[in-house]
Amino acid sequence: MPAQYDPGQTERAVYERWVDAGIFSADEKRSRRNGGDRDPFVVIMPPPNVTAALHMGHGLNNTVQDVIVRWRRMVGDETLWQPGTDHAGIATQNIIEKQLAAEGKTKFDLGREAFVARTVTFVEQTGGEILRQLRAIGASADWSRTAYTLSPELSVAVREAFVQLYERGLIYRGHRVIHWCPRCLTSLSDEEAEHTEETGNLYRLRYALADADSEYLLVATTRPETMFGDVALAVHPDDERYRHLVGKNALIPISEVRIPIIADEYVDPAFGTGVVKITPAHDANDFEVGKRHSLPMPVIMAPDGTMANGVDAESRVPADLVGADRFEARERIVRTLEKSRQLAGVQQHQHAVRHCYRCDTVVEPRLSDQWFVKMEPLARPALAAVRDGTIRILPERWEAVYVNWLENIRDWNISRQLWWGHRVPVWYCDSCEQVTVSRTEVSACEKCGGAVHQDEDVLDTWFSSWLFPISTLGWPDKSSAALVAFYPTDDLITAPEILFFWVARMIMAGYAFLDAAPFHTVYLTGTVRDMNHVKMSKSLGNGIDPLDVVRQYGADALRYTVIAGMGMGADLMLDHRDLERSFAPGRNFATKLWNIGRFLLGNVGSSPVRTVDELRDDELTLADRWILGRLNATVLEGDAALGSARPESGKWQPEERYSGLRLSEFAEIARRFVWDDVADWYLETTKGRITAAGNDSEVARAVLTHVFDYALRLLHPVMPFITETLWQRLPAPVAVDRCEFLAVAPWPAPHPRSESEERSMARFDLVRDAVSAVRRIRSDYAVAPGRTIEVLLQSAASAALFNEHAALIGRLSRSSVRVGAQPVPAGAAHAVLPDGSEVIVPLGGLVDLAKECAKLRGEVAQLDTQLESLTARLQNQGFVGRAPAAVVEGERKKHGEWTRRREQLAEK
RNA sequence: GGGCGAGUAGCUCAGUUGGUUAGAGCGCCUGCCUUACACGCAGGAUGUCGGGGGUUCGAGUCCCUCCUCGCCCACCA
Repeated sequence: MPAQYDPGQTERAVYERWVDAGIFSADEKRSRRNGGDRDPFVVIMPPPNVTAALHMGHGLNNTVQDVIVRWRRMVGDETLWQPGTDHAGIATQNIIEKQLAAEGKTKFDLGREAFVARTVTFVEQTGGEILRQLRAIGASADWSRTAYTLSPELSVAVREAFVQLYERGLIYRGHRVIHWCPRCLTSLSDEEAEHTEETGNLYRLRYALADADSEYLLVATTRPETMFGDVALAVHPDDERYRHLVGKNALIPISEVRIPIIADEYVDPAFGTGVVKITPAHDANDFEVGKRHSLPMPVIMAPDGTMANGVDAESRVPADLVGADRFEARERIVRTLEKSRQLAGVQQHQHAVRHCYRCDTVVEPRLSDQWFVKMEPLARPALAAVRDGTIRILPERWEAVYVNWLENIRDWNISRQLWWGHRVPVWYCDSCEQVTVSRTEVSACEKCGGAVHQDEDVLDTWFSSWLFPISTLGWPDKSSAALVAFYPTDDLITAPEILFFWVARMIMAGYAFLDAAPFHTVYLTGTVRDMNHVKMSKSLGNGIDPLDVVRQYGADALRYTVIAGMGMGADLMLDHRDLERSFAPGRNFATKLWNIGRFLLGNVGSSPVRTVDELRDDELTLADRWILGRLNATVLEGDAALGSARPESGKWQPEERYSGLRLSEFAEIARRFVWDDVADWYLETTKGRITAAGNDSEVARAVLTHVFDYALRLLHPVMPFITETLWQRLPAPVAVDRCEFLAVAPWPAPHPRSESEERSMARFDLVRDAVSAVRRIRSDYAVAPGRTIEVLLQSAASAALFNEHAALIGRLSRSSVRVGAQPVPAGAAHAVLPDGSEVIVPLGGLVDLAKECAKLRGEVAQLDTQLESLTARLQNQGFVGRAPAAVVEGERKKHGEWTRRREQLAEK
């Protein structure tokens, strides 16, 4: 066995053996829901963008998923981790557009068909690379089921969903102001238009009153360029300052267009001047006001954000401004108004500006026709599911965010003016008014038989993603084996950024199309940040390439570091300038495991060992009993940290709802056992035993092998490669559950050995304390490593224990022990140093029985006093009978607690 | 503007329903290449648990208040 673990050499081969053995493949027939004998456990992988490259966010997210999936696979569930990619409409189209720009072309030079063809080719050639990269970090997804949101199968699901919702009246064509990206030339949903706080200018403009030479109204606006689209000025109906002007007219500066002054409750008299310009085609609120007052809605900008006389605008935009970019136009208008003294002032103004989430361009509100999904009916069951515990969201605080969003849900604009995506399945007749929404291609008008043309728009990428849990399993074929076997799924693990984009909508889709929640647990991970708490990103140059980490330290080091370092939902800080330091915890632990393995192979050898079940209690040493007890406790603690895999009764009960999936806690529990207990103590105690001949050597071999076997099982979900590699080399136990791969070996079950176990644990702890105490003497008095010290003890009880394990203590602390030599104070030992000098030192834990007893007596006495006063209060101070029930209950609980604690102390 | 979260050792974070002396990793100090491991071993130092007030026999934990960060949402032009 090599002295140094080389992950680069082993990981790839191990992974290929897993794949060849088919252990990542889920089998519908084995699912209990499909006549099998295993509980299904299903995780849907958030499909990365087909063009994405692996970054630490993926690394973190997919490691979490893999840990959970591997855990359930070992427990014996029929486990499916469903992978796939997303065609990522805008993101992918932007990439191709950039390529074209580099060639000096635009998409219009190619035309729609050629553009889509080119994108398809690009995706076929370079797309999905990220899924191959995920294999390098050990992801145990069922690659045979890899899905793609734009595949023929999933396209069927997308059309089915659209048509069903349309037929139910939940999809409609809407004419309203939406968010428009002038760079991507498409509309966006509310979620795709992100707010950012910006300092802009608030301009005060003078709007002259028509038919009154010297009078004017001051209007505050942040976007003066929209004034040519103004159709009214609005004031609050109760505003005394302006009441007399309602019904009169004002003139738009520069263009001198007459617009009415109207009254509307929407206006806040306290803000700005209390007068608002109404631009219905370029502001969502103004649109509402415009509708209420039946005002015209002129569009005064072209799709690309340049000034233009669009629909209903006639010639409102002055000729010299037509064609100017909106921001350039703003500056020119402000300069003009300054000259004509129609600009009354400019002040700095903090406000939120919406930006395109893909290209960061400032979004322009724009009146247009789009397809919308009516969300309120879909949101209702999704809201109820989280409220009643059918679905839990971890960490808990995100549930409030989720609920808040769904309670204020607004309709979802699903049409995009792009070329890359699912074409809207709607056909318009060229000769009559017929509109046909269809699951299949339409070639002629169903009403008049005339020629038809399909809607030019494509659907929002998320309109295919939200179907992922059902479409990847075969929906709309409700009898598909996969759907029957694996739907609903179990855990959904993703980043909080897409809680609304994706998670909430999947829940809605689950109820809308299959009347069942798609999963019962949503686990939201934190964000990966650098040491300055800045989110890692390639563009900022503070990213870490997970593949670099895998190359240098191995996938296990990456995985362990990420899992151990991340509290539930907490951000993970890593230093991109010092990978060595960042991933040291994982790498060091992997090395530790490797070296334990080397010791085992060197000392235990490879000849078969007995199983621990057949070892009699009287064959075990104190150390054996202790480590088996620790193993048992570790298994129990580990299971507790992982929690229940699914709600037992279909809904999460309060006590289990927010517990479990504490992966960092689980990793720490396992690490502590392996490093602090097995390596630092137990393994040391076996050194003398194993090399000696005889039965005890066999016992030590068996226990050590068993303990390490179980430790590897526990750690396998977190560190799959090194644990599998080591496990393969373990000496064969004469066991029944030996199988070919650790990846499918049974999950450790607790089995306590005997009732005296607890006592063994306590006794070994005393031995450990003694060893530590001796070591401390050696360190404090600088006793050279080669020299032995002698410890003299007085107390008979402690001496007996000490003496019983003198050999062990001596071995672990390089000391010899003599008993009852001369008087020393209680709680201390007398040590004779190599130079003959004698010191009296406190010897914690071991010999301090007297002090311990005194302390316990003191505590018991104190508790008794407190109990008395409590009892007195309950009985005499009027709690009983008169106090609220809750108070009495609380006091009684306290009383019970103290009584229990008193009993525990007395027992000691 | 509304909602939520965080502030615990130099750094990153654990601390379950209030209960012995507040923990871990990394870093730091001292001594060790002890026959698995220097990516290691042994020993050690370090916290007014953000400030203040309150409830309690007892508060990192519960309540109030203030300060500082962060996140989500939002139609004040």
